[in-house]
Amino acid sequence: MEKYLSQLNEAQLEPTLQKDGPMIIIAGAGSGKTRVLTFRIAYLMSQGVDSFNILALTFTNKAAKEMKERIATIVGSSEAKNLWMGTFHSVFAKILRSEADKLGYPSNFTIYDTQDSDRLIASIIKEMNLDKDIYKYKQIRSRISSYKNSLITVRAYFQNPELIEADTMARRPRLGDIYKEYVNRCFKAGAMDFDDLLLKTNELLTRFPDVLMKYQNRFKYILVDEYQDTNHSQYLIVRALSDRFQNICVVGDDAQSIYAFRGANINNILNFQKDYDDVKVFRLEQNYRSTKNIVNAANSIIEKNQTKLDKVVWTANDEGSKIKVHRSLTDGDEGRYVASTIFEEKMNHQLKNSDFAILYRTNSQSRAIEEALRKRDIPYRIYGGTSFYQRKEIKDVLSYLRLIVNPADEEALVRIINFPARGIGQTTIDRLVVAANGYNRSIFEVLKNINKVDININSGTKNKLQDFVTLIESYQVLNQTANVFELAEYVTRTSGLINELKKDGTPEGVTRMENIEELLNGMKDFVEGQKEVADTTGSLAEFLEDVALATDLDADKGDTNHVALMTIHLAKGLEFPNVFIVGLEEDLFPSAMSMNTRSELEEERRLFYVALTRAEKQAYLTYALSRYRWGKLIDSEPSRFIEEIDEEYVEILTPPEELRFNPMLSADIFGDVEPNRIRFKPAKQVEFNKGKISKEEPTKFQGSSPKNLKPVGQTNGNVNLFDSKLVVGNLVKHIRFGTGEVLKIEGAGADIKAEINFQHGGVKKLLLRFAKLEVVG
DNA sequence: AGATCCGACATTTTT
DNA sequence: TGTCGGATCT
Repeated sequence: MEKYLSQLNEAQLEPTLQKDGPMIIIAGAGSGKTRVLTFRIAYLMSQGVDSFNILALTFTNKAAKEMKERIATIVGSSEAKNLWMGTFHSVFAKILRSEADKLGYPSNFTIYDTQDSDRLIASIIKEMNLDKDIYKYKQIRSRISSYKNSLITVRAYFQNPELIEADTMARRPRLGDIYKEYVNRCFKAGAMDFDDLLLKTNELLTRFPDVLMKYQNRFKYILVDEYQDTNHSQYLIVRALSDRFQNICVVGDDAQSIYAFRGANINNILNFQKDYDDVKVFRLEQNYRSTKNIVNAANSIIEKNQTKLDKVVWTANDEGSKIKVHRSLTDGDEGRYVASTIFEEKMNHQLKNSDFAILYRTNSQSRAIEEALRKRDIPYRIYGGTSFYQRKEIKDVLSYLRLIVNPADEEALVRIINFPARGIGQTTIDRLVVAANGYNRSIFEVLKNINKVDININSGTKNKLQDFVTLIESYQVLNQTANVFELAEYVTRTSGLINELKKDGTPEGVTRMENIEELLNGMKDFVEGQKEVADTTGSLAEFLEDVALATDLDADKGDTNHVALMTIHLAKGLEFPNVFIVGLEEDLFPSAMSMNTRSELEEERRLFYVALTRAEKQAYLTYALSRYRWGKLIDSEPSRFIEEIDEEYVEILTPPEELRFNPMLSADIFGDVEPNRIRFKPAKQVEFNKGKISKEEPTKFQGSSPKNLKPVGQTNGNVNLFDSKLVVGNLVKHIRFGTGEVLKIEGAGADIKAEINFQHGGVKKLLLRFAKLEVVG
């Protein structure tokens, strides 16, 4: 153990050796937090803590797996075997399986993915005869999701007039009814969605004190990684489980909180010290990953955010070279620039493909990049996007398997009851759904009793339905003896799935066929892998669970020497020597949907911070003047984030000759200013109280006509005089009015005003430029 | 019931 | 640009 501990610096050693009690490690990007977590767990075990009593929650299964392997090399694999490590979702899915009966669920419950939820919600909206233009299923799903993540159950919803009012005002008075029906249908189908895995865990721990005590006693030491991205539901689970022993260690970086859209609550990390007594606070501020240039540039960006913990990330690494900013005409040119740069860098410096990553804001941006890489014969891999398991042909196979394990699984059944075609049409399916709801049974049970139930289906169709039941039941019998791979192979062959694809001779059909082969190979690996792993049963149910909770990042088998393409969200926690951040344009990054409030914009900025801090040696920022979106060429302007970086860390690349003389770039775009300087169109001037964020120092812009543009000069970066750090809710002290609470902040630039409710003097509007305010809380 | 065509919509990020 | 669901025809 000593040998390992000597690898840590002072700041890392302290939290590693802190054995008991609540603690928070605020860890800047690249500061070695994974190493601290790993060594701390190993240290706990060396101090006699049984690995059986340690729970470590990570953000991805891949992170868990890697950490477990590293711990195994320190303490030995048999010692590490009993560690509970994984994502919230996967750990609590396992616990829920063993306790499912208490909640009225079967232990082999299905996990609905987003697509399943969407289909079910869309179907409910249709059944209820609601206008699908008002009740958009995706919006409804995200609304339900946020209710669940805030522990607002159906019952709580109907007891809360404010929520009902809000949905009614949003022209969706039936939202509660949809929510209720959705929950009922999931329950009836023996299915939990992603949010249920957390919600039901909370229900389990609240309703059954003995169960809570069991897991409290089991998990004497709890560690949570990426704590800044936990939502309320996860927060409550952690609190409940750690309540008895209070040996809770959370690690995170508020500057890297980028999942508010799925309910993550940055306050969990900001308020951790209030939640437990005697919290030990540790800070990891030395960055080992990146050059000084990158670290400083990243700092200069995150400085623009108001909501943050005090932390100064620094590095002893080399200065490094400046961040390169490149402008292209179109997204196609951007792709070609990235591809040719990678090509040249590889040549000139003997680099590997895997030394490069290309990060983007939205998945749709990968297309242009891909094309350019292919033309240059540069191997690449796209992570995320439409994941493998979401492809139609894969979901079809999985639906058969799901139905074998859990015949109540309605979404799986509806998906495959007529695929391949068996003469069971939509009308029949609709009637089955109605009947199932009427009898309060699953569709499969209705099918099994099709001759006893009252249903308007002709006898020919009834025979077809019975054949389907027989088919599935025969698979269920096989599932008793065959392993996952054998079963799936048999199912694809005998259900007609393979034949269906063989008929289709198109290239897409061939690809689909290959995908199914890949799935079968994956199953073979799973079956063989079982022999080595102790805590698994190798059951079909377990395979399906792995698949439902797998991220694309998790499966990185085979050749690893490729350029990595992924969204910035997916890149969190990873690092690469050379990083391209592409599509740095207003309305794309920051996203047009994220400019309504300060907090949304700040999240985008943190996202940019995450992107930049992935780079070890060299970062490239690229943007295009126009880009294909929705099949149309749309003009775009450079992202505000580019100019938010202190100028000293940035190198503006001279545009290539062809750009300078391209007629498309006539004077009205670039004017007569030196061509090698970057220029910015002014962002639309917007005001706080309109819910928008203003640009700093509006005076540097000379109106909106491109002719009036001035090159960005010395104005860059530094904290702006009037950019007050005040936020709504702050307590402030005024020399005459005393203490007061900030109610509202409005105005822009030099005219920022705050509306403050003073204890003595009532509500006042003050120009921050003049008012001498002291923030006291 | 099944095949085919057409129009709407999408692109914010994911366990 | 590509996918999906609905309408229409066979």
